[in-house]
Amino acid sequence: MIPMWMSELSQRSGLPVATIKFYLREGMLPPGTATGATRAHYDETHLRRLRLIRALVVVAALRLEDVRTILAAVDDESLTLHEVVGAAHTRLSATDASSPASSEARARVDALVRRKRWRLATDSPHREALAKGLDALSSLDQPVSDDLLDEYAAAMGPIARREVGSVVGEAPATATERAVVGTVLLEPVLLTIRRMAHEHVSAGRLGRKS
Amino acid sequence: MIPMWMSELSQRSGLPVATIKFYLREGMLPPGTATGATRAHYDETHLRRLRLIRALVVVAALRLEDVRTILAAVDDESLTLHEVVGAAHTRLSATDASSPASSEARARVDALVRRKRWRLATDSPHREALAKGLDALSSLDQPVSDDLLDEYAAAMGPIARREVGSVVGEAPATATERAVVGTVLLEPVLLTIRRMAHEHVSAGRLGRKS
DNA sequence: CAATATTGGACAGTAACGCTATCTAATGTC
DNA sequence: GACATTAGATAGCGTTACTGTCCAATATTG
Repeated sequence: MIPMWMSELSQRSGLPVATIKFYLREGMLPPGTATGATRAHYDETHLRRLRLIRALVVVAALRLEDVRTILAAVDDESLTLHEVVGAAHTRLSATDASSPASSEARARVDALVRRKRWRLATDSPHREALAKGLDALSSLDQPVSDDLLDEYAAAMGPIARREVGSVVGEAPATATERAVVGTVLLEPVLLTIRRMAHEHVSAGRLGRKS
Repeated sequence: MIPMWMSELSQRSGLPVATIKFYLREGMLPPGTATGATRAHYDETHLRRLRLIRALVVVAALRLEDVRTILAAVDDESLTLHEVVGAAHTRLSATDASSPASSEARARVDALVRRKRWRLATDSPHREALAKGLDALSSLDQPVSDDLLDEYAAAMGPIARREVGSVVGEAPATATERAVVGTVLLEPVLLTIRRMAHEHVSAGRLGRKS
């Protein structure tokens, strides 16, 4: 590990010193090793952490509070990989509790989970998040059919299996970060590919005036 | 169409009068028909529009500027369905131009598009968005394989075909809104299902300490 | 060894976003 | 005629994510 000073950390990360200091204050970036009252040096792990923060903020569009929670889970060595990923997911799927989903929507979600024989925590935030999504579509007179839900689920099953599989057997130290990064940062990748597919299909079928 | 006053619109939409006035000012909600200098009435279309705005803001987590752009596209009758959906997508995939993606990543995206024989605009914002996503993963030492990209693409193809197909043949008046709503609001639904699948697979394989 | 530059640490300030509140004058309503 | 409601204009507020300034303590350079 070649140590570097604050200025170099700033240059290599492309972030202003003021911003790095801000992340330090917020506890998102661990402090460097002090070499005097007004000096400290940093290493590659700091650079890596900064890149992770920026990726979560810029690419995954997460709020800093969520980034903080996710980093805390990644840093907590007492958690299993499943728990760390769960913590990240919980943040992503967190919804406003003051306007709960309809019981109909929740029943449909539960039915989906049963059909797929998914082992989901009873209080998994995804249930409520999905139910709210269904409600929103319904309130706009565009209910989502169980059929479409099944198609989504069928498409995501193999993908999830592959993604999780690629993490199993990693060295524990990097596995958690790898799992979280993979889970969170692949979301925008998947969505963009869906948009591309939409553009392609739509160009073929909706190009004419309608 | 049964007309209603502002107070009723507020009650039925669940939004404060001040907020509705704000959307009116911003041009996101068309004005009601004036029945005097200090009176106007609204109808179901206003209620529907408010629900659409809230769904885009709350469920799809869009910024108001993006919602404005999308609504303007929906309201513009001179656009084809493909163009309206394209406008929505452009907003969703908009990235910061000041830090462009690497040429390597862009080359890989172009290669993917060629492999899938997708008809994408040369300047489609999705190309840059996807390339940036790949760069972010790479900079964290977790490059995305072409293999995974292909799997994503293979999974999204049929889904896009089905989704676009369900809009073809709709009455033009509602088709654009339907297309946009379907495109944008199904994204969180799809992501949540992916998270559920992850939780399921992960519970089975990562439950132990690692 | 003196002049200059850099750093850590504390704290105040700012820009964008999305509302929210207040005020006024003109109506409706009872 | 008293009271409530509304359109329209404008000002203010709370949150988020930084950004800038200041200071004293070192380093560095000539």
